[in-house]
This record gives sequence, structure tokens and C-alpha cells, in this order.
Amino acid sequence: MRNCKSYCPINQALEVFGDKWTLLIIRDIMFDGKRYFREMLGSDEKIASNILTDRLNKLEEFGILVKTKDAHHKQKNVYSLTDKGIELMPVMIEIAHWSTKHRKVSEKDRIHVKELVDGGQKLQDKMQEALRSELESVSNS
Amino acid sequence: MRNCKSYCPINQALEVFGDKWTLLIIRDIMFDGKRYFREMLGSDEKIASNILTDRLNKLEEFGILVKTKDAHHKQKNVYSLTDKGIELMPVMIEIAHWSTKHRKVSEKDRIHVKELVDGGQKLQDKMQEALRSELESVSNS
DNA sequence: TTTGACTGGTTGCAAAAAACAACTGGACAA
DNA sequence: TTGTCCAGTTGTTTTTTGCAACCAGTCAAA
Repeated sequence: MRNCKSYCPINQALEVFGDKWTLLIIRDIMFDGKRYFREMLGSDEKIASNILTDRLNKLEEFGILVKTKDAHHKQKNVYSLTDKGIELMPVMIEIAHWSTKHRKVSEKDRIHVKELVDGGQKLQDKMQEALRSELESVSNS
Repeated sequence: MRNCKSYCPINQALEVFGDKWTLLIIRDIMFDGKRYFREMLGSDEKIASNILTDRLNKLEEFGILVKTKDAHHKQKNVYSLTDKGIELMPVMIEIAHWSTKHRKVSEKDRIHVKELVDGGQKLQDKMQEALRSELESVSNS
């Protein structure tokens, strides 16, 4: 650990995603189906390309995602969540759920989160399974 | 909203706690029973006093906590979580749960988190209720 | 009533991180 | 072969963080 302040679980998590951008990148992959650098660069929050590069590299180092070459376009990289990343889904959903209660959120997202929460464990398992099979398909190439 | 990048629920949450310190302060109050500035200053992660001042003020502005005068010591402030803060408990527990699976965590904390997770909704409700009654008692003085 | 430790902070400066804009070389499709 | 798209890189400015020293009010004990 580079600059590990403590072995408290909250702090250990913050060393991975305790900043303004990392969870947005994970959101892009987990919920918005984004897989390429340019797609993430185009998200509403307008992340700078150097920051995106930096965070993708860090997430790869942490084992949250893997970078593979696109089969059809030599220059494109495909970013996929690992198990470690996929298992952040409950965290993401709890955060989103809290935000819909206590923060100003777009109507579209409010509905999206409600579906996710109402879908319960069953929906979540299904979504995680979909991400896992994707991971499997990129690792077999 | 000062510099609201988007109304995505994840981003809206990050505007509140998307940094290395805020969730540690919430942890101190929520799980470690800390109520005073100096107590939080003394946590393992060694936050600087100017950063602590800044974050406590921001959390108060966001309505996550309230600052009240201590009844027995004129100089001391008591920091208590509001409902909005208390309802971050599921988020905190999911984060901690993820960390115990995927990050290096102290044995003491691992056990603590396991108890919290195994305790289920019932334990969580009880803990939230305790924090709420505390809030009530400071607001009646 | 003095002393000394403790209270919640503030201040100034150095270092690190983020934001911004311009740019790069390889790849692809027409 | 030309223009567009690709994942980044580079250099500069601005913002945030980290650090240490400091402060005045307060409290408990001598």
C-alpha cells in the first residue's frame, strides 16, 4: 500500500474510490454499458482525459477492472469490471438510493434507481451475472 | 449547488462525500461514538485540523450533521448526525462489507463488520434509532 | 488566584492534485 | 490519400491538501 493511512475498512475503500471521479467511471461501466475510453470521456460530468487515464490505470492496478484489446479495432481498449469491481454494485445502489432520498437527482435517474431497488436481490444478481459473463468473454480472447 | 457536474445520483452523493476524509468523519460519529473536534482529530488517519474544520462545516451545510454547544463545557461543540447522515448507515456498511472481502483490513474491524452484517436490518435499525434519540436530546437544549 | 493543560479552531506556506487546452502518432473507412 | 476517430500525452494554471506553528478562551487543580 502506497500511503495507507489505516486498515479501517472505510479508509481502505476510500484509498480505492475516495475521490470525485472513480465511482463515476465504475458507474459508466456498471450501469451505462460504456466500455471505451471515448465513451467515458463523453459522460455528462466531462472528465478530463488525463484524469480518466490516471483513474483507469489505478483501477486496473487495484484489480477493479481489466483492459483488453478490442477484437475488431486494434486501437480500441475494452474496459471490463472484474469480480472485485462487480461486487461494488450493492455499494453503488445504496449510494444511489440515499441520493434519491436526500439529494437533487434527475427524474430519469430517480426512476432508474427505484427499479433497481425494487428489483431486489434477484435483479441485482442478474445484472452481476451479466457483467461476469462479459468478463469471461473478454478473458477468452 | 456550487459546481454541480450532473444530477446523477452517484455524482450527487460524491459532491457530499467524494473525498478522502468526509466518510471517515461520518464513521467516527456513526460507529466510534466520537462527538468532539479533538476526538476526531485523534483518529488513526491523522486528519489535519484545518481539513477537519472545513469538512465539518461542509457537512453541516449539507445537513448531514449539526453542531451544538456542550452543556458542561462552554468551549466544546457536540457534533451529531442528522437523519440525512444517519441514513448513510447502509452505505457505510456496504462499503465496509466490500472492503472486508477485497481489501486488507484489521482483524478487529473484520469482526466488527461481520457482526454488523450478520446483525441484519434489526441491528441496523437499533443503531439508527440510538443515533436519532441522541439527535433529539441535543436539539432539546 | 495562578498555572498548565486542553478546547475548537486559524494562519501561512509548501506540495500535490486537478482542470484545461493543445497536441500526438497510429488506425480506420471512404 | 485524405479526413476522422482512437487512446492517450504534454505543459501550464488553478485548486486542494498537508503540515506546522500559533491563538485566545476555558477548565481543573494547586
